Amino acid sequence: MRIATWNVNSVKARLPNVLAWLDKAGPDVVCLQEIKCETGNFPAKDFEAMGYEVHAVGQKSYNGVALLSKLPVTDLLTRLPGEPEDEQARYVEGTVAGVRIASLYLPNGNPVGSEKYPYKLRWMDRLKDHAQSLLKQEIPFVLGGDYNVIPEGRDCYDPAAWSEDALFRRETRAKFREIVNLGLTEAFRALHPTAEHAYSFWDYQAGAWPRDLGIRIDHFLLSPQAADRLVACDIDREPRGQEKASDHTPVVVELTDA
DNA sequence: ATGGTTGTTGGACAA
Repeated sequence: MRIATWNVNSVKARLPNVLAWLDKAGPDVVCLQEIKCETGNFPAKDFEAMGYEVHAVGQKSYNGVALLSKLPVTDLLTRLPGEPEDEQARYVEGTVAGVRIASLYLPNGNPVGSEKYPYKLRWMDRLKDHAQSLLKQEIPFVLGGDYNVIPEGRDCYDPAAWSEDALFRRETRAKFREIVNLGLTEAFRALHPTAEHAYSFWDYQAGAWPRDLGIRIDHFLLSPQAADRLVACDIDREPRGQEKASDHTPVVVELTDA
């Protein structure tokens, strides 16, 4: 089973790019983030025509995630537990062929001095709690998405420039490690322990893409039962270089069939 | 470089 994650920065603006990539790459499951549309406005028919079942969780203007799958999805969860008053559409999770798969959009958290940063940290605590409860089930699960976390200095073109940013500051990285250290496997780094310049996001501004000034913030965290089946995890840079590109590019993880 | 770009939306805000 191949699972892709991609922050598309508006599914409507990106529709031709996304459909073309899916046609070529053909992942079985797709985790989308920043669909930037209400649930009912998600262009489900375009994806259904390609054989995907569509489960979108959106809101007006911002955020929004989706889980697409060529195999049936059961037991859908449409919000991250722990803060029922949180209205932001950032989480969808379902079971595909016995694998629990989430598409998540972790809050950006900038600017750090605002209420956005504590919200990010609370959201990470909720994700940790939820991962812990999933781990107790001893099942294969895959948490894919835009984590808005640069795990290490080598995942960033200029760590010094990012030292106080919400995506990289100490407290953020420590919280991310807390989650991983529950017993999860960060798939890309596990399979590419020495890779550098392996980025998943390049800002639209200041020629970041042509200059390769990127950061790696789109990740897959795997339970032990999923990690035992891990075959590959790769970043496909090609979509980032195309016309009308998202500022993120897709990451694909492959698991052996059960 | 107190800039630069893109998307939603129709003026800021978010990233």
